Amino acid sequence: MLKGKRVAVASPQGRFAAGAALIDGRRCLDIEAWGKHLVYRFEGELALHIHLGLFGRIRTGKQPVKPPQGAVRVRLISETHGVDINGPNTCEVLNDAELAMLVARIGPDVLRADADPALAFDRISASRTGIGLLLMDQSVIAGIGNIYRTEILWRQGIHPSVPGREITAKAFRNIWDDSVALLALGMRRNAIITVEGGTASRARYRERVNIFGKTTCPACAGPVTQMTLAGRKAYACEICQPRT
DNA sequence: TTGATTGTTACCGG
DNA sequence: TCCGGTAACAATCA
Repeated sequence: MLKGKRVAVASPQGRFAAGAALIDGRRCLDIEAWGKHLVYRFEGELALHIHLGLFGRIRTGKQPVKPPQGAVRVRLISETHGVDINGPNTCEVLNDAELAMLVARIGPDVLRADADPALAFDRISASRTGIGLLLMDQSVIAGIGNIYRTEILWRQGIHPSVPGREITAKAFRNIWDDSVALLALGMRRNAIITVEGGTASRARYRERVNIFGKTTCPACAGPVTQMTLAGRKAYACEICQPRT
């Protein structure tokens, strides 16, 4: 809704005044993502780089735009629409060189057509680190978050503690393909859905999953173990996901 | 009011 | 150098 339009920028919380001035009045050329990083490209080789982190939200609306709700860090306004970015982890303006540095440190993004999965497998197959940690390392593979990590490994029958170097090329290919399918579905449905035939539920914040946050494995009815990986909760079925 | 959380980074010690 | 752990930060909702 902003693409191709000249954008006025406001920073209601006063935290973005310097960067906002750089892109104010410029045309928005493109909106693109690398992993969880969002980039609004503007005329003059400038890009607005957003990372929503755990809590960030993007609110969109038509003109006339409503008053800012909560901690709006930047507001982009065109003739027809407004976009508010609330509570992002990152909100900054980058030039082309800075954007190139950002993209260079992000691993292949499972949702990008130009992604090279071999780059991810090279890192994984050379590492002693558990695959559960590696899938969360955005410099190894980009786009998978905490819920998807647990769900993908369960679907593939691989325990999160299996070292990267023990992941075969075939197993990696399955992880990659499953990630592409699940994240693409999630994007289409605007919900995390990892259950076959699942639909977005209002019951638990638009997610429909197999074992994340569960205590019983839906496949074998065995107990689901909870662990902490990279400081985040992860789950596995010790029966369906053998450690070797 | 409290606690949990779809995330990242810096820093430290082994 | 690699790797794992911890803290800090952030905003919202139940």
